[in-house]
Amino acid sequence: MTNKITLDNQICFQITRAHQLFNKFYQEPLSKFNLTYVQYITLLSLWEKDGVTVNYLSQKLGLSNGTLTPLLKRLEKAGWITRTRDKKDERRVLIKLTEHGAKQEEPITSTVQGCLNSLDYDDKTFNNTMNTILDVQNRLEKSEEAKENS
Amino acid sequence: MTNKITLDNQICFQITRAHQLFNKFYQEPLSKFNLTYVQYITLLSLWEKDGVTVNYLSQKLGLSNGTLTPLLKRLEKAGWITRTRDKKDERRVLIKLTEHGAKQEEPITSTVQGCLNSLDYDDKTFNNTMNTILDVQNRLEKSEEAKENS
DNA sequence: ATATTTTATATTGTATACAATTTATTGATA
DNA sequence: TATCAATAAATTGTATACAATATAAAATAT
Repeated sequence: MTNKITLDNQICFQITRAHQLFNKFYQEPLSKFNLTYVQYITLLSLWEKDGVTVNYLSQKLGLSNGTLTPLLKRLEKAGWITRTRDKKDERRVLIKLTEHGAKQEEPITSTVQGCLNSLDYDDKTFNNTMNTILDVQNRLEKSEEAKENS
Repeated sequence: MTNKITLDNQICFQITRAHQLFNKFYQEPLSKFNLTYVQYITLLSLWEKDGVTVNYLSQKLGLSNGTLTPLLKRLEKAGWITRTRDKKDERRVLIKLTEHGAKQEEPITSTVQGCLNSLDYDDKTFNNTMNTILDVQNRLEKSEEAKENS
């Protein structure tokens, strides 16, 4: 890989582009529920495991608490979640789905599933794609670790 | 692909994560030059083709002019580029590298290249990865077109 | 030649996104 | 138990990111 660096031959650039296109892709189905892509991702995590701390979500979603705190406040204001201080440890804020937030899992995920079907992935291609992206992540993480140990 | 939607089995989520890791990955080498990842991507484009309009960059980088205008102003302020109204068409703003901006291509790209080498891609894996990501983009674009024609 | 439409960029408002700092609480230790 | 260290969120400041709107210039139509 000693060729000249150009925009189009950079994996980072193509990943960024795919990221942008996914954002756009989710916009239409999620607009019906007044959700942004990141808000949807946050709800996905809560539908898997509810009553968690901001720190937990931060780890799970790979977002800083500086990003999450205002995002969660917006989700609270819109009635998806509640934010309550943990009585047992007043430093923590527990994020819980409201009844409405929990109930919306089915309609939202089935709407999204409908859109995902239009991407027309067969199982093998889907798995290959996932593995390729996870491999990119692994290389980046390994490189980061190597940096820290030097 | 009729399995339940969870965070980790979503291509979008893994793409987002790879995008975040790339941002982090570029942070250290680019900090020496006081550049962010997006500013670097913008310079990459200008090193390929200089003296372009905001619109051209918007298309090339897949960013809206609402993102680019302030970004370009910051690059101008930091001495990387100049922004001048096109005399032949006063609606246009031409973006040109300064002498300093042009000169920095070599040191910056070679620093970045050094970091990219640490990702340890052989040609075949690199090409497979690129093709997989481009395939994701294609599926998203095709799905978007299908939406518009319905 | 004037009105209309199109084009190019800038601005506004809202939402991420994160580093660095601050505040508050809890845990550890001397 | 008083002090210090560690932890959890919130806040601040800066930088993307885009939709919608505004502004101004150029192209087109009447």
